[in-house]
Amino acid sequence: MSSSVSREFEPNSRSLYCRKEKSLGLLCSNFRALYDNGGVQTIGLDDAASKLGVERRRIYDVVNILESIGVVARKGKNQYSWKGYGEIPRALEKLKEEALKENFLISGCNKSLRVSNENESGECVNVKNPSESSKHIDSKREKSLWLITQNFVKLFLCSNAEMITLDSAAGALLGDVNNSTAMRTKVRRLYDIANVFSSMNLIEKTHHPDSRKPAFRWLGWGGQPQNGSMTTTWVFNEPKKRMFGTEITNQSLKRMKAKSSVQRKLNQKENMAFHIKHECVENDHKLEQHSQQSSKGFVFGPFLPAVMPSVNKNVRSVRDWELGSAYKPQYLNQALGDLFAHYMEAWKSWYAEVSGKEECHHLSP
DNA sequence: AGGTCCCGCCAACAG
DNA sequence: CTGTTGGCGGGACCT
Repeated sequence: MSSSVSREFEPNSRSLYCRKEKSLGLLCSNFRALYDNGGVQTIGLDDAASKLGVERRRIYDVVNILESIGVVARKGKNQYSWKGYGEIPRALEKLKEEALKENFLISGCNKSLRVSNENESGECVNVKNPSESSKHIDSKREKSLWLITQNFVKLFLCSNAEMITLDSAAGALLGDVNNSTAMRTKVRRLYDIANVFSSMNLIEKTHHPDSRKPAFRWLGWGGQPQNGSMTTTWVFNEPKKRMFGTEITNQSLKRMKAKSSVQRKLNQKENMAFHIKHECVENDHKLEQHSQQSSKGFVFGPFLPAVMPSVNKNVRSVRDWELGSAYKPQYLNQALGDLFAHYMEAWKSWYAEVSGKEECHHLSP
């Protein structure tokens, strides 16, 4: 429902728009809060969207990501079932196996193994197949977000790099770092994924010691509160600086959009597909002569020259719990209000024992 | 001045 | 055609 109306003029609407309150990460946390309790067995997308106060489109995003790591499973049109975060370790294990088996990544752009077809932008990673059930479940255009997500975690699971920059990840997934357009798009997607992963504490953002560039470190599922009754992130610490959300449905006060470049988009799109196709193929050659000391290497940016076989490096450490969302919930509404109260309480008790260190990081020292 | 990444257009499908 | 899904990338937001 492309609603675009409703409260645009807030009394003292300085700028009540706070991007972070609408982040996928937060949405993911809220999503979990909503469904991660024995009760609910079936998740209706519409239901979720309205309960969480977001557009349906966004639900697809988190659901796709969650599905790729087993947290939810598609049951049918509009229907998903909650499997729980407890499924994560299993899913990760499976992904790791898969990755090793397929000799994951590396191998630049292996056209012979490409998943894409036709006018596709090439995913050049060797992705065998969904695995899940041998069915044709996702005949769809290789569900990108789903796929990208899995490949992203495989990247972590298969390399001993303990830090990966989104750029390098994008490069690895694309197999071609020269196509800036594709790279940009891929990175955008990775940001989305990184966001929800961060909120789940699967990864953590840091900065590469040398390059100073932002990078992500894999945390894995080691110290998670493992289901139980705890849900990690309904958190919210001090109002950072903006007022407590005033909007409720997220579809209010949107940044004004000039809205105009639609036509242009098309052309670009077509062009891109064309380019990618070529570059992808051509890339095979490039890569070959592109140094790479390892048999089939893709360069992992500054961190990983390694081959990959060895895995696991349990970097783990309970880390700072990042508090995936240091922001107050914004998708609130009745239902969530209750949930929130509940989770806040649970969280508090849990937080009390877990926080050995902690200091509710503020973002700006 | 970039790094992030929300938002929603619209294509591809399903019915 | 209507309703679902979900690529994709413009450009607002946030350091």
